[in-house]
Amino acid sequence: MSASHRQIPGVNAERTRSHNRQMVLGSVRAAGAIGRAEIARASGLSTQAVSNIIADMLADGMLREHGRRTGGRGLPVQQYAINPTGGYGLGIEIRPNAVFSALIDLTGATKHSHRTELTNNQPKTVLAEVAAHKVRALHDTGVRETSVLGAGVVMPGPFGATGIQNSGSDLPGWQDIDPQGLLEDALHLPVFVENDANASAMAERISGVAQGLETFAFLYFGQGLGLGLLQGGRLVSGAFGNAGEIGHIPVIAQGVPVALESCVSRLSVQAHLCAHGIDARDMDDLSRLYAQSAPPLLQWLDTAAQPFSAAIGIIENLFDPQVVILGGAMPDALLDHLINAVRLPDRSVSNRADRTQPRLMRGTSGRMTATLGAAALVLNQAFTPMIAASR
Amino acid sequence: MSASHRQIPGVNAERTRSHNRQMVLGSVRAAGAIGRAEIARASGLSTQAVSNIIADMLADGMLREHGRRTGGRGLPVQQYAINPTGGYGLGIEIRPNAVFSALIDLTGATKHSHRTELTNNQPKTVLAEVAAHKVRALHDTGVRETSVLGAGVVMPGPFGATGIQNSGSDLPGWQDIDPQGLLEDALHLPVFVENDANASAMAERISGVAQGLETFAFLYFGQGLGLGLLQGGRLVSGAFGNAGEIGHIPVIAQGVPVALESCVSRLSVQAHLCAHGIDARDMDDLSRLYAQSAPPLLQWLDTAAQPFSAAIGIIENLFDPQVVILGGAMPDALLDHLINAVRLPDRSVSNRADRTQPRLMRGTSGRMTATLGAAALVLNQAFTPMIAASR
DNA sequence: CTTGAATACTCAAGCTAGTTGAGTTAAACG
DNA sequence: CGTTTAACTCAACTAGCTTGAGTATTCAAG
Repeated sequence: MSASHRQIPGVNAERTRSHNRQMVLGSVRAAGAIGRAEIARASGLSTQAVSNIIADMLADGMLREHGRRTGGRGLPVQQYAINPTGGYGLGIEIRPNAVFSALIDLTGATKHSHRTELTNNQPKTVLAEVAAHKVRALHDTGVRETSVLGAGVVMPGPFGATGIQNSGSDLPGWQDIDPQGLLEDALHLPVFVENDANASAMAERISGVAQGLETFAFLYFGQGLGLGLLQGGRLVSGAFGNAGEIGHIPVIAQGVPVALESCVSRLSVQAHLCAHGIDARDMDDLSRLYAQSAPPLLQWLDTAAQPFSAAIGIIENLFDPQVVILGGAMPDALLDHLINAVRLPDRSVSNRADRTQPRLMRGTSGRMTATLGAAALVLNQAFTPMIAASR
Repeated sequence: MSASHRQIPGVNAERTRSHNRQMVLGSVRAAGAIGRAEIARASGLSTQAVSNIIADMLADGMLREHGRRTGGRGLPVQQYAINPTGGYGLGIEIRPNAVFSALIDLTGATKHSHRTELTNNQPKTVLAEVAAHKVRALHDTGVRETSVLGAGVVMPGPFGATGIQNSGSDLPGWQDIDPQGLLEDALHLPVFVENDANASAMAERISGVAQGLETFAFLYFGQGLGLGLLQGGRLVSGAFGNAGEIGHIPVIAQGVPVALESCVSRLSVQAHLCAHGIDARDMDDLSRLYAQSAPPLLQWLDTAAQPFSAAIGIIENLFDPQVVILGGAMPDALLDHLINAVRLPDRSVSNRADRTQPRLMRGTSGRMTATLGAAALVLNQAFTPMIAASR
């Protein structure tokens, strides 16, 4: 589980090609449609190398021709674009009482999604259910098994033994086992396990509002509050995979220090409404209450704004992201309200004069964000080489 | 300046070799003395490849033979170790009124250090002074110019236009220029520019208490308070290089929300002492006062402990580091006092049952930590390939 | 309309660096 | 003292990038 004692791998010709393929695919994706010469210029590779790689990728269907672009001098550029059916990412979200799945194509479009209830969450039951989701997704869409590049799996964290046990979200019976290995056996696919916040961040990068961004933070409203961090297109997940547990940091609410997620989270709004005799079970209830301008809800938004602003300030000053994105299990209208209501701190490295984007944005992946994000983990892998640019 | 819009480079055979050299050097460094077969096993490369690389590195002096290790069966291992004189890193720290420099060898040992005052800090004056430091370091040590692998430079941040202008630490006249380019021209070396906290973190990794750690946080007491973050041996520096500005986050001190660095920093302790009629100008004054158990100083330590604990909790929950290290311009005795006095938060992902290391440690690079860290940036570059291990 | 410049791309040869498999050396075991 | 084990070397092979010459297609100028 520890990310810290991993040995750095050596590189041979095969890995070189794999890296360059990822780089080419990432360039094509970023550009929409692009020619070989331009990729070569941007990457420092020779045109010939890019040409060979593109020939390969046409052969295995990941790219397709996209017409010639004329207008300048010289030979018109033969452009290439991502072939949507060239590969798929399977996303699985395991919750204590349900399993969700989504299948997305290479462009990030959702081709299938499904949900089943769990009667118990013993590993054996869950693994069987997960495998059934895969079979169903392939069957319903007609996608061949070999086209699936891998599976992303979102599970309740935190992973390993930490000081935040019994937060209610962990899966019993999953503490002392290796989820990745078991899932790979069950799915016969490469598996990437992440928490909901990290996966959701990836969903925004692959098919949401963060397309083209490499370094940003995603604030995830789940039961509590989580933070997904991307730097240079890669997740920052800490030494043991538990980075981003922002819900537990102390903030001041009405002069009293409390945990952030006790005043900014879905549980907190539900508790507040409950105290006012309102039973809001799900997102639809919340949406309805907001549409009705229910006073207790507006009051909650009011009290949440201040600690929320403090949290944004902390994120900005610690990570210096391009933008902070909000999403998760909270109705869009409420998130928009929060974004508009919040007064962002002036003392922040993100309070730059030359900004072109807002500091705060709402994610566009909706309530399926974590499941889509799980699938997006797979695509990100295909698009983003492991080599960072040198400083 | 923006780290975010950099194009990922392609890889060719030459870059492959460069990566593998870094990997080999890193393995040797981590092990102290090691044979080829072991490196090959750990990296997945063939023995032959490792053999060729080691032959190269013996030829250019970065490695040296380190006797055979017998004991097992089979041919005794021919071991190799880092050759201290095989390369050097130059560290430069630019402050508003002074320039510091240090030259460290491949094992991280300091071979030379020097300090000069600045009469003004216009770029021209500073660049000339910096160049003079290099000449002097080479002259005094007899190190050849070609053995210097690069220069790390620490400058007051934050970089670019942010909401934290006029913090008093920025260099006037350096806002709209490209420091890295100018420094490379002045030094004729590859230059790595970082802030003090990031560089100090690197000092601990290369020659301090964080050797062997890949993912940790370094809390730096400068004028204010900064945070250096390493994940997988690489700095996390955000989209614009300003990550880690932890001094500006709000905490509660005596029931009132204030900026963290207004109660935990050197300026804060000096202000507190000043209010009690004590003039503490430098670290020696503070050390003396602490040795005398001066009540105002103990009182400051007392009030600082609580916000300090909150800060540690935030760092741990957001980054999940292996450890948090304390250092910078604060006497060791005071840091040790803080470490012993602080009650670390229970609600933290770092509060693990299976810990073998303490959650909080003091750095061992002393007051030169940022300058040494600047030099360490160069060595880290030589030891740490850019490819992350795959998840 | 012709010619030349610009640009994208292909072909074929060459180079770098990693892999593979057979062979050599030296220590430890029985 | 032979056998086993492990590290290492040699030489042939292979993957994949680069280089340089050549081709195709468009635009612009005369």
